[in-house]
Amino acid sequence: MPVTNKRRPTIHDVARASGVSRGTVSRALNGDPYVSTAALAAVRRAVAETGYVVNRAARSLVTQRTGTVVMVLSEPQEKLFEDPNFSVLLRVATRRLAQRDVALVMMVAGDDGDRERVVRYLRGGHADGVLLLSAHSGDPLLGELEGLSIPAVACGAVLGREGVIPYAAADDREGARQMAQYLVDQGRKKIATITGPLDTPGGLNRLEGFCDVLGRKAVKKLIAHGDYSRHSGEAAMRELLDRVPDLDAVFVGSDLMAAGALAVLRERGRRVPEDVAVGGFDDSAIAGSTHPKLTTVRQPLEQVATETVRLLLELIDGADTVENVVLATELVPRDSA
Amino acid sequence: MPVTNKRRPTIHDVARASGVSRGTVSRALNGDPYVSTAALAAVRRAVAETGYVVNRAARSLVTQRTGTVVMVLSEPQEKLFEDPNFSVLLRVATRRLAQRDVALVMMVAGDDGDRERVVRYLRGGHADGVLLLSAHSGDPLLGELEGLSIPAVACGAVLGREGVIPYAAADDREGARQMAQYLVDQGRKKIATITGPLDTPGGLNRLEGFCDVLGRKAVKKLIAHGDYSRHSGEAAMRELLDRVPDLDAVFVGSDLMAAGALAVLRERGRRVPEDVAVGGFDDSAIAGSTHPKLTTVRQPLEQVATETVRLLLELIDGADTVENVVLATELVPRDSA
DNA sequence: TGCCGCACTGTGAACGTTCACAGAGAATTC
DNA sequence: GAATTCTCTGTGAACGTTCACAGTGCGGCA
Repeated sequence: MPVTNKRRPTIHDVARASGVSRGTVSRALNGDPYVSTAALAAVRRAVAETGYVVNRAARSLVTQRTGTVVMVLSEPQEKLFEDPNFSVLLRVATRRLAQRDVALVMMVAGDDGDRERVVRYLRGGHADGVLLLSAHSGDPLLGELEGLSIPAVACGAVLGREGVIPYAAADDREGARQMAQYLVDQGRKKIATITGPLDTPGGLNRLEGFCDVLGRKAVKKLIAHGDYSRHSGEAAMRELLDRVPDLDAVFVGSDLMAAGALAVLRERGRRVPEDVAVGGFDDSAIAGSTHPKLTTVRQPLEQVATETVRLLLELIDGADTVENVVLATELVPRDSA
Repeated sequence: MPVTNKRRPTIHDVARASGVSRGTVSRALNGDPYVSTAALAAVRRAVAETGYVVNRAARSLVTQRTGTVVMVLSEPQEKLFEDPNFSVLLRVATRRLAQRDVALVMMVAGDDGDRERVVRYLRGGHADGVLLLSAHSGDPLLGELEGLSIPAVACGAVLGREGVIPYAAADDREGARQMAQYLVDQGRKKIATITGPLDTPGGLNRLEGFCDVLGRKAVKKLIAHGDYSRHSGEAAMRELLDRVPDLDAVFVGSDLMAAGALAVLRERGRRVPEDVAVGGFDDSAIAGSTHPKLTTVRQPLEQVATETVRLLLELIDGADTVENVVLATELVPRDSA
């Protein structure tokens, strides 16, 4: 094909080249059944010949559909982008949407300015749906979203809005139970936990699961809080060691925090797993690269992402409601417990 | 709740509400100087009042601009998404583009089907520019891109096309020199290296820098190759230890591979840094969480991303050519060397 | 035979912008 | 005082689609 730098071919050009009308070309391109085989073939040939590609702007002007979905990151972005889970989500979502020829645009909603931009973008009708990542219950974006009546789905439950915003998520609570039980079964007596932020479903539900097994009262003194960052894992571990020097196991709410905890344990001369068993959560890449390798709970993140996208596409396709999806976790024994 | 099916306000509504014409509203909105202060105020008020947001589809239909940039990942996606550098790039690019109200669309070009989708998207004129991530010289996408004559900029040089596709990148070669010199200065005598893939600028240039300091001939036997993955770092380290048991330092082309190398060294009973010094490259998050902490070379990734975006925006704004940007690296001493 | 429905096609009118143009006053120049 | 510029404004015509509508033959059926 000649590399002519001319005007992009339009549907008119295809119509002319194939000897049919605009309308027929449009129908042929959009799979309308009322197109003769002859016309269809002619259009196909003309499209190949001219290198025609539909102009989405023109199309969405009349259809009111954009073929675009926004992924909104409503976390202070540094934290989120550092999260190894995030890249899995992004990767899977990109692929799944691409299969349906839907473009994924990324937006960050860290501060008010960002948020305003997101809302403006959505209000402008530039996207058919929203994929929410790690939204907090208090996030003002959620309210604004509802006012827009645009399909929205969350990856991981949005605490306090479970019935409002559909989601797909791993079964955090059951996963935490698995780990707690595993530690108990190994004969650990003083099992502490480091939680994620309690305004996130992971933070809250993993603590709940932990308490389910060990009893809420029994663990009262054995809880420390982190924010999923490595640093916070270190701080929480120090705090626990100071408070409960004779603990013999700790369930940490994320692998990254667990990596921090491991470092502190080593620094304080505790052997892992001999003196203290450590359990993580996520089974992210880092779990295989700590020393010792981290026993953790695997979240089926790829599935979570796949299901999240599926839910969103269903809503966009006109479904009135969709069922939330909760996926099973799996304990992955390695060396730290 | 009443399903108010309210039409989105258009520029006509704003015109009516402010008592001026479409044209004046458009001018006011786009910063045309020929608008009276009275008209400007009226338009502003009407916009606020109606909640008007410009319809990008309609605008781009006439302007031929989309306000969208595509980030193309031309790596088998698993590998790329695992790369901690990637999230930095993504984060910074998102923010910088958002500041200019440009949307960022993510696309993966792993296989032929993906690539065809990307080209179709671009040929359809759905984006004003392309941000290339980790493109290889042999990538067929590059050729197709040139035929499209759409502004494109790479993050990191594209080997073999340095003069064709503008880029911003860290000074890999000088960074490698810094590390090599650092190891020499510490009295290391047998310094090996594990490279990244030699069809990437990082792989090639870091090896070049290493050779600059130690002499190409002298290190001939001391080179092993990896592919930036942790696993390949382990394999390369094993190979080196088998081949050169008395090596006393190794410069590894990425932190992730260095983490793998550290694990193998421990497994083989070598103490780090006493027996073997280990130097990494990237200063990614993992560098602080290995044991011992990794001495590495910091790439100013945020700046690289910022500059890449700047170059692209300049091209989009009509610049005919732009200068490549090469940014200085910095050695970060920690515990492994 | 006449009528109706079926399969397919072409045409005009949106969709919501921007842009080029023309025109109206006011200000400036000669 | 007329001519000229300068500022500001409104209007019609694109941009490239899809959609609704109005055909046109053609075959089947009463």
